[in-house]
Amino acid sequence: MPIVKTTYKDQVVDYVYGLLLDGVLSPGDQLKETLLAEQMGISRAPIREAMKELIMNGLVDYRPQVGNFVPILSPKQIVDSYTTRGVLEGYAVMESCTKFSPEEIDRLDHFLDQMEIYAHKNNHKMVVETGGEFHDLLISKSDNIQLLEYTDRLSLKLHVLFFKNWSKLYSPIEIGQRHRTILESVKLQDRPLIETVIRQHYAETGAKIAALQ
Amino acid sequence: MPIVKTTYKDQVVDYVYGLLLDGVLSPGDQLKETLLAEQMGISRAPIREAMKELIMNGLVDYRPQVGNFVPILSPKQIVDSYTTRGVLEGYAVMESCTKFSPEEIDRLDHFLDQMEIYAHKNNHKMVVETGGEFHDLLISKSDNIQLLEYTDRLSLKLHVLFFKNWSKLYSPIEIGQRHRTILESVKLQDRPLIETVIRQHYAETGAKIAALQ
DNA sequence: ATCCAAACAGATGTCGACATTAGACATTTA
DNA sequence: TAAATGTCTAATGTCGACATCTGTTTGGAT
Repeated sequence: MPIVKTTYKDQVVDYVYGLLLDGVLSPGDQLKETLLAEQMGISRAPIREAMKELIMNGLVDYRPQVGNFVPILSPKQIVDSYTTRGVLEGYAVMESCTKFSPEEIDRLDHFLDQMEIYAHKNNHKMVVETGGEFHDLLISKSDNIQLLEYTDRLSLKLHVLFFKNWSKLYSPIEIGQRHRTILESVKLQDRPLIETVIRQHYAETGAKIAALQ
Repeated sequence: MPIVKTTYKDQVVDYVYGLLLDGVLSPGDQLKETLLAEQMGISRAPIREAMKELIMNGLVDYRPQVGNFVPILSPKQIVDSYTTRGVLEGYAVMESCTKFSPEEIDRLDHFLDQMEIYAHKNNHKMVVETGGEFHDLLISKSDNIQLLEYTDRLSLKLHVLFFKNWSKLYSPIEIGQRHRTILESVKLQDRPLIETVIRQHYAETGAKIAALQ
């Protein structure tokens, strides 16, 4: 029995996440309240609540009096989103780079080992997941709640909207090297370098994903 | 006759803005849907829509099954919010510092002149407003929509929640000098300096406001 | 054939009522 | 007395119906 009680709104949010990740919904598609309500056997009220949450996370575009849509992001907007993520993460890690314990540094190394293994096995899903854990641990030492709120939102947005593209992004060797460059700068506690390499990582990743669109 | 049609939801948002700016609502207060609906002579549905928008802008905290509250920000959270604003604005201006025309530089100078005049007259409202115009023009050259979305949200949040405090922040001379330091770095197009001074400005402002709470 | 306007369909916006739940208060019990 | 339990109230969660608006289609006039 779950400790947290799940409201209809939360179920709708999860349901729409699934539709997005599974590719059932494509950019530009409208999320019709009536249709979703029918599909889930509930009324439109919790659907509307859920839409607002999805809008907040950038996963849905809202056009007044018209409806809710899966965002269509231009290549420029994709680059911008990744760039912004890089600015936020770069600052967060720079500010907290002295707080990692040796064990945590080991874990970060281990994530990259795993990532490379999964990459060689062409297990894209696990590559993305392990990469996510790497970045999560990396920023976890920041105590700036406000900043973390924005990185979380952006992560979710980029993850959900571009999950499919990650499979074609990097070679197994490249994806390892890229992240090891970041980790090295953290080990050195070289604050300017940390910010530089993290920004560069996201700028280049954004550019690559934008090129795939 | 207004060009943009105003829906009840927007009226509610404006109404709550007013309550916050006028100090009718204080941190920790609950925004009761039923009460607001009665006051405005409408039903709860548009109230709920408005709450979601206010939550999105950080002006309302939502506790499931309990209600919506005016946020209580700890001194640390205030500092964090201003810090994050500085990180975002610093990057935005650094990236776009070459795009200002001579006329726009003049306008920026003019805003600071005005700001100092208002400060000497103890016209806090106009000091804040002019300062807002200065920062708005400063970041307006950035074309990173995603980043601007976050700076806008944070501006609004900080403006609405701490408007009152600005009157006790800086002396007329100091507020001018602080902003001129920023403008000078922009005139020099010294990218690292721009990011440094903007971050520092927000860090110090955040610390001061936090100390007032 | 083209343009414009009126009607239509389907979506969101709003309403009032009922269901459910969290928190405060009163009550019981050791 | 104090902790645990029961009750009550007021708030949010949800519902189904109706109002209004948007985009489209259709049909007539040029």
